[in-house]
Amino acid sequence: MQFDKSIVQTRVESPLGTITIAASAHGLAGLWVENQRHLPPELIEKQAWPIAADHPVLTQASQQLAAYFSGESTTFSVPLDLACGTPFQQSVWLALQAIPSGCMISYSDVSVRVGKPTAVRAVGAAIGRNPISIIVPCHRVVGANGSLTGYAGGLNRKTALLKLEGALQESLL
Amino acid sequence: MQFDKSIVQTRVESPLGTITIAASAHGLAGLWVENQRHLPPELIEKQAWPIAADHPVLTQASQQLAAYFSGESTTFSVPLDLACGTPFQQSVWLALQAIPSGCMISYSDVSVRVGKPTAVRAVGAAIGRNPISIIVPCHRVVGANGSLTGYAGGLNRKTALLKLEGALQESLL
DNA sequence: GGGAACATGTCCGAAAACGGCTAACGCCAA
DNA sequence: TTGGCGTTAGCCGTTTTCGGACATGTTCCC
Repeated sequence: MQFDKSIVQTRVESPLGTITIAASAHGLAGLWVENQRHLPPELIEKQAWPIAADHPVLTQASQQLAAYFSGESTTFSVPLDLACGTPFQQSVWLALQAIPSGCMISYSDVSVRVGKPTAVRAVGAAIGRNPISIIVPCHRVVGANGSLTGYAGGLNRKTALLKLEGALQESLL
Repeated sequence: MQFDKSIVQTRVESPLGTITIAASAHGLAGLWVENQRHLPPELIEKQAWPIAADHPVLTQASQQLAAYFSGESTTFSVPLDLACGTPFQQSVWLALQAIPSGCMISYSDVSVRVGKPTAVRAVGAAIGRNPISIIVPCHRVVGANGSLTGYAGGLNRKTALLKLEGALQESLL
């Protein structure tokens, strides 16, 4: 996980808690919720990235996030920069973006889509390292038997997102 | 390692075992513990150096050693004579005296301090030939990864000294 | 003057451990 | 017989760990 040198960041509030978004010169490079796993060291140790709330990519992203959480919109059009990942990870993250809102597919389905039908476990690991939560919809991937199995931001956030998108019934636990 | 002609010596007891101290006309010239490495041939073969327990430098040194081992004092003020070493060795031994009690630094740190950042290995060799153990605190130099790596007087003595100075926790092995 | 030895540190490759999995089994109860 | 459930053993990219080889400056010995 090697990020570009020229990253800037800012924070926005959301129903899921405070969200940190980061942008490079090429687009949105990161979106992390509070206390999630696999946070980049730049966020944990020192705030190595300067704050730039008025960066065009960041303002665009925060607007689209607000629209998403309010239910006005289900898609994102902000440009993404996924260069921090390995080729394999990038192929997985790309495949995730093809999953429409309101859908759930299994980890093995994703493996098939990236052309490595047997690399199921590796796909799971790559999904776990997704640097742009929510917008790259890793929360739409569940176990083959329908169980949610895991989420870097916590399973409660995963269910919240899926309910918001209508993929899960409100009544279900 | 060429010593002055007019060396006198005596022995003192310590928690680390019997210690031999030697003085020239210019100051304390040597301090060795039992069975340590790199003992000068004058000590090993025959006692080529006369005993002079009442030599002012030797009495001063033994008093300060007693204070050091009892915890009353952490510094030494007895004059030192390091002329037996090469210019490079003397520069290293000088750098060692600048390390305060309770500290540990790495061999590469010492190389930087003597102005030869790449001569790490040579610094290690020079430290190993330190003629005045304890007072010239070669025991405060450890590997870059924190391992103790070596000590002419034996690693157990090195750990004992570091614990006495509070640089190592008692609890740690 | 040449060569070996040294109280190190760095780099690189191989090997093992680690995951947001899953299909296949064996077991047990209706 | 069927269905549910816990266990097991493969699956594979990534990360971490480990060990050996090499570079390095000074001394000492021949």
